[in-house]
Amino acid sequence: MPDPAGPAPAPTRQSLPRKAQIREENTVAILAAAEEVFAEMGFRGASTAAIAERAGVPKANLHYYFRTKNQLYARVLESIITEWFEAADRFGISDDPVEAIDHYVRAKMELSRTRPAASKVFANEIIHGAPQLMVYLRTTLRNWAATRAADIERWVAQGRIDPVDPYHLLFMIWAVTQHYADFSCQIQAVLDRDRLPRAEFDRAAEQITRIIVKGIGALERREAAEADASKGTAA
Amino acid sequence: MPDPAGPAPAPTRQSLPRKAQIREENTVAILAAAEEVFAEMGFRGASTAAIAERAGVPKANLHYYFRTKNQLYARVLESIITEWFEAADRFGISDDPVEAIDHYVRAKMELSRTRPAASKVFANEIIHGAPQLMVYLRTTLRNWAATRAADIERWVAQGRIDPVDPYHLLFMIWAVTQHYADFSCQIQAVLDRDRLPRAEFDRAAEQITRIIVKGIGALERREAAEADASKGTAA
DNA sequence: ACGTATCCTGACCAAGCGGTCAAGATGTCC
DNA sequence: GGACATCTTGACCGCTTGGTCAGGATACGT
Repeated sequence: MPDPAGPAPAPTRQSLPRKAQIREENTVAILAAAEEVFAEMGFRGASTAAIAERAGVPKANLHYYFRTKNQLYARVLESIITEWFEAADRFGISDDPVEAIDHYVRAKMELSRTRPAASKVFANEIIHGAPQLMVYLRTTLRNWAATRAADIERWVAQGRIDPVDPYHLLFMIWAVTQHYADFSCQIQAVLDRDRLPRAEFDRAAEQITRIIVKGIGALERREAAEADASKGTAA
Repeated sequence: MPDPAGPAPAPTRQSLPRKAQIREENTVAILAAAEEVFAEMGFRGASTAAIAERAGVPKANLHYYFRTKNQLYARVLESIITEWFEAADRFGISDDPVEAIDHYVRAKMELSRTRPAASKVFANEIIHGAPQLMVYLRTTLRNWAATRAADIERWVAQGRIDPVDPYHLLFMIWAVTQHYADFSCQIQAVLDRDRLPRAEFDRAAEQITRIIVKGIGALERREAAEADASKGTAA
């Protein structure tokens, strides 16, 4: 015991029992390392040894916390989806098409900026046929998309946006926002930058939002509605 | 010689020397198989044995034509880039923003539909940091993008489209068109289809083009220009 | 017909892989 | 302070991998 602070639980937050704290720390470290290595190397290319090394634990210890590589991978995907879904809620934050899309695009771009590895792992999984996530895609995601599509179709019916296919609009938003994480390397090469600063993401989010929002006629129709409204009050 | 047709060169096209023909056939078969397997499993996940099996040749034969797995992979990427670049020329086919974007989006969507495996291999490579393609990204692609960006900026200067960042517009087009190949599995799950018919791609291409073209103000400005022109002729 | 270049392939190998295990170290509870 | 559960780890194993190789088969020039 080289630490003179004594054998007390040494609480980090709320004095968790020591053992539980160790478990938490190691689990988190391994999951974080796994996310990075899976993103860089793909599922097959990522070796448990490489993940363990990056997490700073022996390989056998990794297999103590996560029985199999597949289980670890599933946990990584789970955490990604959880976070992704929190961002997804932003879509429903407003009933105004411009605001809803603006918020959603910004939230997704923020995720692409702050957790690019997560996005890459997800992209990898989908590209290879979603062996782990097929159920999720067919249930949770499909339901969410159906709800959103209904919102969009309501906007169309109310004449607040042009008649657009709601699903293809959603795909468009997914595609563009994911792109800035998954293809960051290509974007950097084309722009001749060795990293993408926050400002570039903000700029991208702004451009994307503007083009889409204008592209579905949300702006002109809002202005028209406002003009009508003021005419109405004026009359 | 069980074939009574005789030992003649048995020409498929233009009576290539038999040996050369064999070489060509095997090379093509292996490259096609490799593209599929790389797309499905990723670089590390694709075993040379699996590729050989799909191509219908013994593994040792594959290694006769392609010394290493890396070399085979490089050749697959090369063929993808070649085809991709042919589509890219469509962008410069017209000086009209609406036409140029329309042609390019359609060409890229057609590639996504007809060669999804190629797109997936490319996506995989980029996601993992483009270890093989970095040079290409920084030279050929960057130059192409710079040329296109100059075109777009000229359109802006001429008042034919809204002031947009040309690079982010390009990224947007790349992202959306690639998405329909790379994430086809997710799209199918959300739309509840087990495959995406040609009609769906056409529909998507149409929606994408419309939103982007309108989103950058190309339509309203063209109409305005035409109105001006007819006013001019009327006067 | 014969020599040569090319094509073909089963058998093989070293390296790296995911995963196990036994035995020791460490915290926890009474 | 001692019994027990949890954590830690080097050594190990069976299997798959990319790649080799020797030697036979086939086409081709002369």
